[in-house]
Amino acid sequence: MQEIDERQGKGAASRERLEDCISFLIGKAAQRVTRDIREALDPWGVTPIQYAVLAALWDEDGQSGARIGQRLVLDSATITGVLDRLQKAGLVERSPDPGGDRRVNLIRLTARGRALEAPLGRCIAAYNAALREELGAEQAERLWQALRRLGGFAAGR
Amino acid sequence: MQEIDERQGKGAASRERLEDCISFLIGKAAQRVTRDIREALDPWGVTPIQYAVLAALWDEDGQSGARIGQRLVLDSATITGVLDRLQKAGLVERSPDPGGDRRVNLIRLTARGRALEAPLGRCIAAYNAALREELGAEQAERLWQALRRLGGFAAGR
DNA sequence: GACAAATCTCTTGTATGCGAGTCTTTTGCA
DNA sequence: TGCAAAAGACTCGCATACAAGAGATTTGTC
Repeated sequence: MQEIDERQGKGAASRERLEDCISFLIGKAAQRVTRDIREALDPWGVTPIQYAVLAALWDEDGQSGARIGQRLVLDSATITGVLDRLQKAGLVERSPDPGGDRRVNLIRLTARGRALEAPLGRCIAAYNAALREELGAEQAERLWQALRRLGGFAAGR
Repeated sequence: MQEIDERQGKGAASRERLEDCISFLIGKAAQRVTRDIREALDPWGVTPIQYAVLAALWDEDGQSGARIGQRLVLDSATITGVLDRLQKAGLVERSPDPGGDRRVNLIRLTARGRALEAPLGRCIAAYNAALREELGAEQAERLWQALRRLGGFAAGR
């Protein structure tokens, strides 16, 4: 203990190097990936989260905001803002629930929103592939697994 | 290809499942860890980034904002805001550079800022240990390595 | 049928992040 | 020396995130 105190000052005996703290490491790694993706999506004027919302709608058009938020683990306040911007960009529309539930707004892709599936899908797939290659197939697979576990997206999902 | 198109609609041949995209996975994993840490630090009224800035100052008091930003990979705009709030909380002070460079503000810990090293250090170390246990030592070490690599904090650093 | 509890959406306020730009000061180089 | 370039800190605007809560609507239950 003593040599640690000498090196880092009092109180440091139980303090880890910042660069070894998971909160710092994962935050910075996520920051890097997000920045890459933001750049890759920029030509279409779409942000990473906006891509995620679009992807959810490509899988199933006409979901409620709450349903999208559940899948993407997004707060209702965040969803509202993202949908506002997607709507302003002309990629989605809000429409009333045919079932008659007046609390609900169903989110529908516009033609322009649907048209982005192919190019954006390729763009993201290419980035995933590039990162898998950068890390190597084996390390990449282990990273994917650990992240799925941390984020609560168990393998079964 | 055809069966994929049938399952997911046109354009999907090259689109990966959202839950398999690294940008989504790492973002959500980081979100979870950050939320945990935010909660753990809440009793002291300190946020995760504020902890990181404090940690940098515990290692070396009296750094310039630019130097802190370099280590933490933070934009100057972000640093300014974080320091504003730390100063308002009475944990740090801005002081002129003794070297006479009038562009620079050196950031110094107050007594209250210094006093947080032991309890916050223990708090974060405990979280790291808990997460290491949750993942298992081996998977944790591999995750740490992969994240260091992604974030540009190579092993040598 | 009525009412408490739950749902869905949206608003407000605060805290990162980043792009872009400003102002001041310092450096480097012709 | 003189002046363009760089550096440090800051501002503004926009886009996530989340806590807290408001308003409208629906559901479950007695």
